Amino acid sequence: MGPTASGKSDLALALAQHKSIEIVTVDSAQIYCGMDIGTAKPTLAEQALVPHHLIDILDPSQPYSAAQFCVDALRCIEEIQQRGNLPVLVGGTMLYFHALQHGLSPSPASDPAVRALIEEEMASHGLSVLYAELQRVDPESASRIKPTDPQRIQRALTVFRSTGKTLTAWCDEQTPPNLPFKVINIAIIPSERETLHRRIVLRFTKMLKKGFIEEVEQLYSRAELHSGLPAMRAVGYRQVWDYLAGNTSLAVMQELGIIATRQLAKRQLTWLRSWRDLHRYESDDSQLVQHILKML
RNA sequence: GGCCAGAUAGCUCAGUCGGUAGAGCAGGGGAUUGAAAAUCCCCGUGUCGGUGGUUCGAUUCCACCUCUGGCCA
Repeated sequence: MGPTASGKSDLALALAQHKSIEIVTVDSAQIYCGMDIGTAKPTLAEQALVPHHLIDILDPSQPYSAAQFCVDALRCIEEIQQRGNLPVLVGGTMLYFHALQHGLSPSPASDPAVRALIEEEMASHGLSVLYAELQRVDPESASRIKPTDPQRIQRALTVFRSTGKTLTAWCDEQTPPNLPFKVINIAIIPSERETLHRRIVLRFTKMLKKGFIEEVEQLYSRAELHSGLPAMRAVGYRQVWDYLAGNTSLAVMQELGIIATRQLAKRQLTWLRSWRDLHRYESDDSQLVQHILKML
């Protein structure tokens, strides 16, 4: 685990030199086909070197979820172990790592029709009306969720309206997952924020040189894709999309893309700061591979 | 060279009818249960360009200076 641009993928590849591993990617953006440059997806050459899983499993028009990730990841891990290899989970989507180890409530996936209706109500009546409804039907969730958080209010209401049971009740039914394997949590955490920021600027600039804008143009030209999709809200993609739509200049887009990446890294670090049983390493630790090998 | 408009937080700017100032963005911290690269919450002392003058008191009014735009020669 680690923030964006901290060198996770390189470390995994280095590990593969010493041990027979397969990589399970834990990344909510690299699951999408056609989103390669902007997600810093491992190259085909790198993927040929070490088997990678959960990359390119979905079209950008499709939604994905932490719950689906858990199902997919557990299947991959089992298959890798059957082949006698070591599964190495690599990525920066912390909710996915968390859900895999701590579980999720058994509440069902959102019914798209119910969700669409709620979104419509948000647009026409405003958030506060829906928050008031949540306070009425599920006061516990309401006290946990901020009245200004449209995404969580919408999810909690969707669950209640489509199942007749509150999200709180669903969460009470949650049981910790019984994982049939031991998990070692390892994170790369750069102590110097400045260094990470510099790496982010370099990386985003390099992406543009590699044809990131052209990559987004391909997506932009597809009529069924729009800026509201989870895939198109990904860091970088959102900013280039805005640029292609004529809302920003090239220079402003570049700056906004870098800013969004920095903010993503900050949120990833917030998850890791309070992560339990975590082995933390500096990104430039040359002994890192040896340390990890000793733990396995 | 003359005239005009600016100079206030890292950036873009607001404001103080004279009582030492506040938004957005950036940045930092936090939350995170089927959209998570998402969504949301909290955090604002800075020679108010410089030097004088008026005043009990000047970032605010006045003068000069410096710099930056624009217009005229």
